[in-house]
Amino acid sequence: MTQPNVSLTENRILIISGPTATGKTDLAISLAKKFNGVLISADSRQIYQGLDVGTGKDHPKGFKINLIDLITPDQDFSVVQYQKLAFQKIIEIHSQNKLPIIVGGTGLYIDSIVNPDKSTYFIRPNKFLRFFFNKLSTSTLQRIYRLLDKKSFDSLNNSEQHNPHRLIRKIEIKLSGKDVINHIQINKNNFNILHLSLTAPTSCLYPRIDTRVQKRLDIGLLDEIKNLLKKYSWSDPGLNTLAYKEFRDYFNHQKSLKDCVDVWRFDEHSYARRQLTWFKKQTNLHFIDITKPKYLLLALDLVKKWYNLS
RNA sequence: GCCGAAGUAGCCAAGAUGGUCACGGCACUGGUCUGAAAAACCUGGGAUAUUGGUUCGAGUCCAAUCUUCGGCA
Repeated sequence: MTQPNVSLTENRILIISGPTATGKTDLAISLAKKFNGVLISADSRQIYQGLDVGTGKDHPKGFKINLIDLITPDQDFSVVQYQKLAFQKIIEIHSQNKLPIIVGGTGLYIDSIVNPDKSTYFIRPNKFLRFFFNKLSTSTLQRIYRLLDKKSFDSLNNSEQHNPHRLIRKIEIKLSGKDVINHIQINKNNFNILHLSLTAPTSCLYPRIDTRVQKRLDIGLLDEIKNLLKKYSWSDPGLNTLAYKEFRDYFNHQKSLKDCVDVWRFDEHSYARRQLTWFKKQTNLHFIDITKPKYLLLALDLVKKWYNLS
């Protein structure tokens, strides 16, 4: 990875994370205006062109957000590509003496910025292997991985042992024949990161999600899906996205619209829950509870303090 | 008002002839995950409408009450 060529005082990165429907973008924009910031999205779905209503690209006009609309819905994307593009942008923004503000809810993508040195990220996905292994049952995958590396298999927790995606990835790494241990690079602390993470109890998030769901229906989500289906199919990676995948049964006349909307709402709820779980486990971040009356001021103060302005 | 049907967790729902205090799904809870992450997984708690009866034993049979639905008036 290219190292940033900026002085130590100028290598700041502001991160604004948090579960869906907490108002991350609004906060990011208002901080960008105050601190000469440029936004970089950390959103694994807004990278897709054409997924606008469902992924909430209703950003204020005239405010550029980087790393959205990168690819079409039939293309693959992953965290390593994100990491590469994000660091390129960060360096570019630093070179203009501006503050990169990473904003988004995809915890893994943010993690690739905060903890960039992942020992397996250099092992590329094996499309051929994935194509065939995706047809195998979980128990077959377990058997294969146990055969290849019994010790590692036994050390996996219950959740991982039943997770076909993870098993396939482990097998992929194993079969690559590369030695993972020797590829750890020390690359930390090149940046001065302030990570603010918006949070709220689910009892607050669920109603916010529900009204937003309704709003997205009102402003034409179904038309958007109808248009996408002219060009893309349900098996394309981009359509495996909340707000889209739930309507497959509706468009195939298997389910009523109301049932699909309910499933979508509940999927959004559990997505928010997973995000909360993820961010809870992260270190070196400041949680900001958006149900507290002056949370915006709190965020502002933290940034000022970071700049020694307070 | 009469006749019929039904009442199992927040919702849907299984339970042959009574016999491990009850299958699931959704919701909800907590967690996992180093190139799919808005992905893919793991985990947990909660129920037989009420009261009485028959029986060694009742979600399952009987009665009353309450509630809901349908029909007749």
